[in-house]
Amino acid sequence: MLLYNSLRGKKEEFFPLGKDHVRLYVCGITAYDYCHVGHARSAVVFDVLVRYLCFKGWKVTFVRNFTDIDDKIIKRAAAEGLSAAEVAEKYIAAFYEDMDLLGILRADHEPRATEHIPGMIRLSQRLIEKGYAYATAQGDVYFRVRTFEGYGRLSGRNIEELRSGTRVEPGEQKEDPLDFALWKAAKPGEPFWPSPWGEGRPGWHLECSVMSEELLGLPLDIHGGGQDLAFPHHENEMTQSMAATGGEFARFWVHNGFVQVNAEKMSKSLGNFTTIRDILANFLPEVLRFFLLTKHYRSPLDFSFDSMEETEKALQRIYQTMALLREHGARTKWSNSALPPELEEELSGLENDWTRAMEDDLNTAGALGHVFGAVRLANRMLENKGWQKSTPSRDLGARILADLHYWGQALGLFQAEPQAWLTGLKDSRVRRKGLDVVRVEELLAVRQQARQAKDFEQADAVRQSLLDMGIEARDTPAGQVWDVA
RNA sequence: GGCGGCAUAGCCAAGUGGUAAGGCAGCGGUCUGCAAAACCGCGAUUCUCCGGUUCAAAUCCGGAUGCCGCCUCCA
Repeated sequence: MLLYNSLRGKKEEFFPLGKDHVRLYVCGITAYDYCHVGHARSAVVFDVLVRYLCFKGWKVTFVRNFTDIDDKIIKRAAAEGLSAAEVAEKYIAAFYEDMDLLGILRADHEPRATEHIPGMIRLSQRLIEKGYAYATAQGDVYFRVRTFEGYGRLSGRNIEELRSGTRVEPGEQKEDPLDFALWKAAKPGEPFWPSPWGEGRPGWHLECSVMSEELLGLPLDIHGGGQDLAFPHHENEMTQSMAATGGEFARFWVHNGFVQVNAEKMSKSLGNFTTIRDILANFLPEVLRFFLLTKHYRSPLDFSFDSMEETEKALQRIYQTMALLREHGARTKWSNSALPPELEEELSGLENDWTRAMEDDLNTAGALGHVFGAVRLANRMLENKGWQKSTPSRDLGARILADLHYWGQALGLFQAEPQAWLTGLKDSRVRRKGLDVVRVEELLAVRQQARQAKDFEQADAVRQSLLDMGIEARDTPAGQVWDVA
C-alpha cells in the first residue's frame, strides 16, 4: 500500500522491514485533561491503520504511550489538589473510557513515561558519552543540536532559520538556545527521580525514543502522531535516537491533520475544543468515528455539531439498508428468476474500488463513498419487485452484507446489529432533543385510531402536531412507526 | 519573516493526465388516503484566478489571490 511519508514529503510503497511484521509506534496523549475531538481523530486514524495493516495479513506490534509526567500535569495537579501521578491516573482512565466507546483497539503495549526512567537516564548517558549532550552545573541535561548533522530533516527546517524562533527560559544554562532538554533538574515541590545529575525528571522527547527502542527495536517501520508533533517533538526524538544508535530511527513518519473549528485549529490553548464526552452526550460514538473518517486523514477536518447531525443521517442510511438486507435474507420463499449480471459486476467494481482507496494512503473518505455505492446497489435490488424474490438476489444481498461487515471491520464501523443500532439512534435523538416519549406514544395512538376510522383529517392534524415536536410518523406495511425528524 | 498545506456544486467531500465518486439539503417522478422511508431522474460544460507543457490537465509546471498550519505547550 502507499503511505505518505513525512520524512520525504511524498507517498511511498509501504512494506515492513521484518518480512510479515509491522512495528508501529504512535505518540499517545499527555494525561492532564479530558480528550477532545483532535485526540479522537488521531486515535481513530491510527486505529484504522492498525486494523488495515492486519487485514493485509501482516502481524502488527503496536505501541502507544502515555506521557504521565510533564509540566502541564504538574500544573494541573496543583490546580486540582492532587499529585501528578493521580492526575495522570485520572485522565488515563478517562482516555480509556472515551476510546473504548469509539472502538479504539488497545495497543499491544501502552507504556507510561515514568515506567522507563532508568532507560531514559541510560540514553542520556549514552548521548553525553558520545558528545551529543551535556549536563549543566544545576543538573539539567541538554542535547547539543549543532553537533547533529541533518537536524531539521523531518520537519523541513534548517538550523539558521530556527535560531530566531528559540528563546531561553530564565535560569537555563544552555550552550545554545536551540538545545533541547533531555533531563530537567527538579524544582522545589515537583516530582523527581534520582539520576547521576541529581534529582530531576525526564524531558518530553526522551520517553518515546526509549520506549520505542525497548519495546519494538529500531528502526521502527512506522512512527505516527499528530501533525503538531512533527516539530519539535518528533524532530528531537529522531535526532537523539539517531545520535545514540548511529542508525535509522523510523522508516515512515505518518502525521494526521488537525481538527478545526471554523477553519481554526482546535486546541487547548485557543480554548475552542469540544471533548469527546461532550459529543457522546449527544451522539452515538459510531457517528463521531464515522465523521472522523469522512475526510482524508492528512487534511484538516472542520468539526461542528451540524456536521455531526449530517453524518448521523448518512450512517443511519447504511444501517437501514443493513436492516433491510437482513430481513430480505430471512425470507423463506425464493423464485428462480434471474438477476441482471450488471448488478454483480457493479459490486465487484465497488469491492475493488474500496480496496484501491484504502491502499492509496488510507483514503477512508473515498472508501466510504464506495460503501454508499454498495448501499445504493442493495436498495435498488431490494426495491425491484422482479428481483427481490429471486435466489440470485438472496446471494447478492448476502454478499453485500458480508462486504459491509468486512469493510466495517477495517474501519471499525457497521459492526452493530442493525435494528438495535437504529433503536439506539432513536433513543439518542430523543435524549438530544429532550422529547417526551409518553406524549409521543399517546399522539401516535390517537392518530392510529383516526386512521382506522378513516378520519384522515384528524390523522393528519395529529401528524402535524407530532412534526411540530420533531417527530415523524410513518406508515409501513408492518404498521405505524415513528422516528425523530 | 522562514517552511509547509489547502482552494472541487447551497453545504461536506473523493478524485490514479483522458473528459467530474459519494453524503447532506433541494426539485420532479414511482410508492402512499396524504405523507415519510426507499428507488428513479435532475443539478458543477466545470474544478479560486492568470499563464505554460501536452493530442488531452481538477490532476504536471510557473505566477497571483485567499485561507490555514508549524516555527512556543498542543493529537
